[in-house]
Amino acid sequence: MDKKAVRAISPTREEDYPEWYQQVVKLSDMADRSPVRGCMVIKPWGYALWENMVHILDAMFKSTGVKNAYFPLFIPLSFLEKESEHVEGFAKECAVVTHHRLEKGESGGLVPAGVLSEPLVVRPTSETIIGDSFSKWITSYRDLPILINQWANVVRWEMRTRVFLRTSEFLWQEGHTAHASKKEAIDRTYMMLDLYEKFVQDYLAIPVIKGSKTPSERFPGAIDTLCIEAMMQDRKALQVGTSHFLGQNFAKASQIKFQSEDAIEEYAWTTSWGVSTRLIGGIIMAHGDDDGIILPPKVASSHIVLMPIFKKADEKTKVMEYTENLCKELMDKNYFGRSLAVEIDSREIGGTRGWDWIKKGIPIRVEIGMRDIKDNSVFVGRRDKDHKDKKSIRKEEFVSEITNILNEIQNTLFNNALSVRTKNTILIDDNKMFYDFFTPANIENPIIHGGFAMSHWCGNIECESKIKDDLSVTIRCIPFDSIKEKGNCICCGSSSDRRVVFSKAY
RNA sequence: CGGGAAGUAGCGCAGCCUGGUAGCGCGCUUGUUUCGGGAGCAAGAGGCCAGGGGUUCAAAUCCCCUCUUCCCGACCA
Repeated sequence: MDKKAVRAISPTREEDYPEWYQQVVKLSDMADRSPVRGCMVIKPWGYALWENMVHILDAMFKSTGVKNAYFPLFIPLSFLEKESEHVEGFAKECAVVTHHRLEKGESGGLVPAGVLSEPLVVRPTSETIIGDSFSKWITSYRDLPILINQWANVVRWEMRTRVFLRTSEFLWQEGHTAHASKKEAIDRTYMMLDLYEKFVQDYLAIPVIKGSKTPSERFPGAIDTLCIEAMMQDRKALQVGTSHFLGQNFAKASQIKFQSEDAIEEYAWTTSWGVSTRLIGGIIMAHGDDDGIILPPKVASSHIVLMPIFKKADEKTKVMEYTENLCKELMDKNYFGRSLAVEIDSREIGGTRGWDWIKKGIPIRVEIGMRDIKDNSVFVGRRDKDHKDKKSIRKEEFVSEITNILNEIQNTLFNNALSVRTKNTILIDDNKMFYDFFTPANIENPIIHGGFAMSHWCGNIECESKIKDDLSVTIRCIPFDSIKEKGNCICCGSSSDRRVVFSKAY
């Protein structure tokens, strides 16, 4: 590596964003590629981040009355066939288990032997198998609502994969609820979207736009799909959460019926909603800089690394003691529902140590040497500032201020992400301007361009697909707080009364 | 699945055109000197060159096939 390089990641975001992303994942020590196509190994540093998100979300779900449960990985093929739109949407990306036994083959290797009477689909999502359970659990309106969530892995055999953003197997949560009334189900759909918005903005420090999908972007089988969309630093959109109102479609497919107060047999109204490990990709692309990832403090794998500096053995004893005491003091502090997570890195490897932690995105780095002990202070670097911008702070002050410092970093990340989005969101009413906005100056080597175009859309699928065909730009959502005004469709010019978000997307 | 690029040590690469059985930088290990710090010196560990087949006395190198990864599309959380 070039010793004179000031930045830890090569290439920079500006030079080659996709390659920058790959390097950040690798150098942050969050994940490895797996021997299996399209899959990933989530390493402890990445998994800790996911666990923190899981704990927070789990508590948020439960506070709305949701209970956790677990449903099988394998879904009978016949279940998937029950909802016609659902099959169509997922059929192409299903992994299918057809055999249940391996035997020595003629050429020596193991070959599948026992053919299953009915092939099993590895869940791409669990509406159908959970629906089957719901149909057994629910007989009366008194059984409703039923509010279930499961933390699970799912498999979608994607054409093209990208670590965290689109892997063949990923971790997620899927919430599934059944209600006696349409209104209650719709309310739940919006409630969970609001919950996701709060989580992503308040904890991941990523600003989002809430809205509903156009019919062509809907979850297969849903009546309405709501989403939150975030802008990454390459100005592309990332859907970071979805909530679906499924109407009675899945209830009819799975026979989820109940007797109402009026003793009438009715189909239940269901919803489903989820977020996934894709959020980690979102954190990387929303907050990362040319030195690697920056972890939002509220969900960071760890908050602080203490790096003792010593020359001689007697110094080492003193410095280590001071370090360990500081560590205990810090770990006694509470930060958003958990103790501060503190790492002590006493490897004697010079400055490399500091850069390792910068690349891992830890919010706070603390250097502790004899000089600091003498002054009863610590030498503090923040991940949201330049790597050389380090300050000596009195130890007591550091300990008492630490949660404030973390909050400052959290706020900085949100504000920076918000200003990227604000800067690259524009109202466009002219067709040529729209096409120019989404066309890179050099097609051979497209640099970062585009953003969110807030433009009018007449509502016709023809216009939506023409823009998609021409520019690979899609309607990310119809925002709830869409500017209500008369205008003309950016594509065909017919009248429209609201703007939608157009963008390239992951 | 289409169109491009590429697979050689943990990472980044050279060697391939003109076949002779593997090298560099970083990292890693040990020693030593440094010391507010992406260190200096010395010694060392680590690769059936993605896999399979072929041509040849001899293949990382030439030919064929397969797989994988990355980028751009179609599909998606």
